[in-house]
Amino acid sequence: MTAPDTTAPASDATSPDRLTLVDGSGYIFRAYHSLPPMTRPDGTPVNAVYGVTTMLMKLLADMDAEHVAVIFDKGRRTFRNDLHPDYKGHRPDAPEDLVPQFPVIREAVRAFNVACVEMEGFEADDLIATYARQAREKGIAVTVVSSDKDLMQLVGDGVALLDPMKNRPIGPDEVREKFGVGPDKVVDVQALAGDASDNVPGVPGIGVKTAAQLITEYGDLDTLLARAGEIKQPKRRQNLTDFADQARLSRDLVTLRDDVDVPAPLDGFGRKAPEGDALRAFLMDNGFKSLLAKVEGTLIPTPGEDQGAAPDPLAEARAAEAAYTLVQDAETLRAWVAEAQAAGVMAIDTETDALSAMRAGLVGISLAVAPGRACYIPLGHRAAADSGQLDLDGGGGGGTIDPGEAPRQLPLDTCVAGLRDLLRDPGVLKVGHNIKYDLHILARVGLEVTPVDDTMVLSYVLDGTGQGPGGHGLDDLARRHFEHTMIPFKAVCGSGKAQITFDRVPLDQALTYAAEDADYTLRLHRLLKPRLLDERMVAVYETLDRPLVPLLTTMEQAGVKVDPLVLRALSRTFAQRIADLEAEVHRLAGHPFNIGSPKQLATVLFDEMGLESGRKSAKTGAKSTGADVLEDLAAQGHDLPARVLDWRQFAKLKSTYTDALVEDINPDTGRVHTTFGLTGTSTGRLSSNDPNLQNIPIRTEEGRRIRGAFVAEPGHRLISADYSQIELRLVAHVADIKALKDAFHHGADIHAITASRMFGAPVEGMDPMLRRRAKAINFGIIYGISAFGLARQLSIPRGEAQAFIDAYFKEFPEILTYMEATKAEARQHGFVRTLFGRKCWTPGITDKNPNMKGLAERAAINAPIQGGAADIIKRAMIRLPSALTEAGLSARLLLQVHDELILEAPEAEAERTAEVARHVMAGAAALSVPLVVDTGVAPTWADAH
DNA sequence: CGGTTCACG
DNA sequence: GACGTACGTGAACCGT
Repeated sequence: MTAPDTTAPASDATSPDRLTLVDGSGYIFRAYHSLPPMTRPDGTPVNAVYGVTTMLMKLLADMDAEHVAVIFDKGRRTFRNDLHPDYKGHRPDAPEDLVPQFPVIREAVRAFNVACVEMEGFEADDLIATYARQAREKGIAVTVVSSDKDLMQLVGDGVALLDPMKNRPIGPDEVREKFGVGPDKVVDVQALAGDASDNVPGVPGIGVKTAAQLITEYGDLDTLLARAGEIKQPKRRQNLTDFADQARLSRDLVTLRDDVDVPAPLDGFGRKAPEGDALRAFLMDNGFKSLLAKVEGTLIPTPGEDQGAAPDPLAEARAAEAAYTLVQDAETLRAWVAEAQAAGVMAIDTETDALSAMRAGLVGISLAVAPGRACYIPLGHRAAADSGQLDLDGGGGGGTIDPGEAPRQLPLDTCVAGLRDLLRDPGVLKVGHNIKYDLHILARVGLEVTPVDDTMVLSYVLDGTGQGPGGHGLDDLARRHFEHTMIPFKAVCGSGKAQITFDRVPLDQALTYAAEDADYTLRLHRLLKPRLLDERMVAVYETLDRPLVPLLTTMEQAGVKVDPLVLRALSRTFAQRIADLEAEVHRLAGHPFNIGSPKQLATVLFDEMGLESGRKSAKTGAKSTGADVLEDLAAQGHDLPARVLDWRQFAKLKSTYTDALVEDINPDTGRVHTTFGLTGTSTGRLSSNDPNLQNIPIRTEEGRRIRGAFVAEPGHRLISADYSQIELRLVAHVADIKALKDAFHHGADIHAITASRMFGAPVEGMDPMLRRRAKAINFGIIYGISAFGLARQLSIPRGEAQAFIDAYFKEFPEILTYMEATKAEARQHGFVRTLFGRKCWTPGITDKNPNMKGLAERAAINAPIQGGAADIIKRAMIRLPSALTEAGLSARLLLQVHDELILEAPEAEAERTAEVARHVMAGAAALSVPLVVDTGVAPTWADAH
């Protein structure tokens, strides 16, 4: 697995190669000064080593460049000392506990299998400048990772600078902010202003501000010095004349050499995956055990798989003889804990007596430490079910277990105490399949679990939804990847009326079922996690979806308070309205019928009353009774369809919301706890179910009242913070639509601006009809516009809709380019990527059926937009808890509704909480358009919005 | 269990 | 020139 062609990420045909150059020396000093002293067991100080190591890990996880190298200074003397003996002369010697770390840091770089370059007589910056130039000549895009201002002169023309501390790109704008001039004039400004810390003399009396002003006025240093006599201020004129040579010398000192005869060729910087053993040895030698767990399976394959030929998971699965153990005493448990500790990676799974994560009780825990090596710890098993009724395993019995009494089990407290340290050990990675569920169960017995990986999320990030048969269930994945059929739940618990809960399952069967789950979760982890690197999905998994797992767990645990009295009152109101409307509809029809049956309703409308329906349903060709059809009929003056529309609205509100939500209130907490789905959508959005709290009504007045039942605790407030127009802003950014970007920069009414440009009407006093049409088109763009869709939405002829679209493309031509490029990308790869690298699969993109193909194309156009917005709010969510803590606030995040976050906070903190949320959300992505966040604070969700 | 409808973004 | 849909979800209900 060391050949570059298998480890280097596949180069994207549409984008140039990329090179990342890291200013290693800059890192060393920052790491040294920002970290407390640390030593390894032999006494060697390692704080800077640790800092550089974590930096490298993060960098390698986040970046997806094909070439990478770390550049260091070598020795203090360089050619600059020949020009100016005092150059950097005042620099103190490196601290004595830093000196021994220099060689170890180079070891660190090599342990990550990253090229490491330094050269006598030159600074790291000169080597960086040289490599950057060489790369540019080959058409390779360059990212320089450094916060050194001296490197700013390189920015532009395919060279970007990245500040690793603030993780923010430094472009021409940032350079201008710092030096008052563009990157090409930076050396001139530095030559005049000098640099006290490097002993670059410059010209006395001139700082960065004045230098920038002078260079801007005269163009460059030579012109300025030649025309110094024109300067008005006498002192400044004198100094520029007297110190002209010194200024030229200074320029030579600050100008980076890009023609160094570098010691290593650019070709050798191809990215290679680390050698597992070397990296593992390095981390262990330096006592960085917690880092080992982080790289295990991410940057390096898990033990035993990284040597020789590529791992064959099928062979491995067949070879590993399952050896499952029942844990019934403390001694055996200790042995398993020790084994897990030594392995550094383990799988964990819980068995419970119910499905609901918030209500289920713990019945047992299974652990796996190696393929085929797993155990089950029964904890809550009761007397086995009467085996006479169930022929569960074909053997017709519960093995050696006496069905009359509960089996021998470790006391829960003993087990919890025995597992506590292991489960929170930062050096031991805990892998689960949908581990959010297990985190809930374990939290309720007092067990904290960290760090965690989730094979369901890994599978989702890598393979998306709908790739191949089945979903992301453990059984699906075991079949797909290992050709292994898991023991079905039904086989141990039965189904239907005879179904038993897991606590009634005999221990021998419970063992094989439960241990198999943990076993295959671990095998899956070893298979999937290394794929992240090869398939360029490390950043999406590590920075977006993985951190969301514990966060969503706490959100689900928090729940949201719902007032049953409000809901019951609404139910009564709606019931009355429904009854009245039903009587009215029956009277108008002339006979009773089931209004809720589209079939019966169609008979009444189209056969008995003789009305004309425009549309048929898609699948069966039945006459449609959808809301748009009924609205047309109502608009023609027919009462019955109008009443049916009202009836439907209230029936929906009552059955789906006011009646159902009361049942969802957890009796223990008085709150409603949804489950957020992290792996359900094709775009990267979350979903919400049991109950769905992402579709609580708001669009009608009656529906909105339901939000009045979502309340804060006494003395608290709900805070709602939502992105304004995030998807349209993302379109403007991603498709680089100048006119749209300008409009967002001016904070204008975006739909009115669109209307103004398309229809040539002034924004002031815009005809509401024109604005409405522009708004529909803007939405259409997000959905991958079609003339038919727009025509239907606006109830206009298709020719007219096409004319609108043509006008839009004329006004915003970049959108057409974006749409075509996105479709091409989907056809070429079978997926499109969001701004942050998430893959959205586009099945059907090459379908022969033009209908299917069109559907896939529109989905492909929509995916980067919807998915990009999903990525951004995920980033905000991940940053929010620490931002709140740092601000001294105790607010809890409760809900996410795609572009909105709902928090709960003590009344006194509510306004500040809203500001923190606004700040974090607005700053969650650096787009070329501003992100605007609206907030509201109130005792109920209805009023907070 | 597929189809229809409708709640949300 | 026909094809005939706006993108993404989850839940309730009907009817087979």
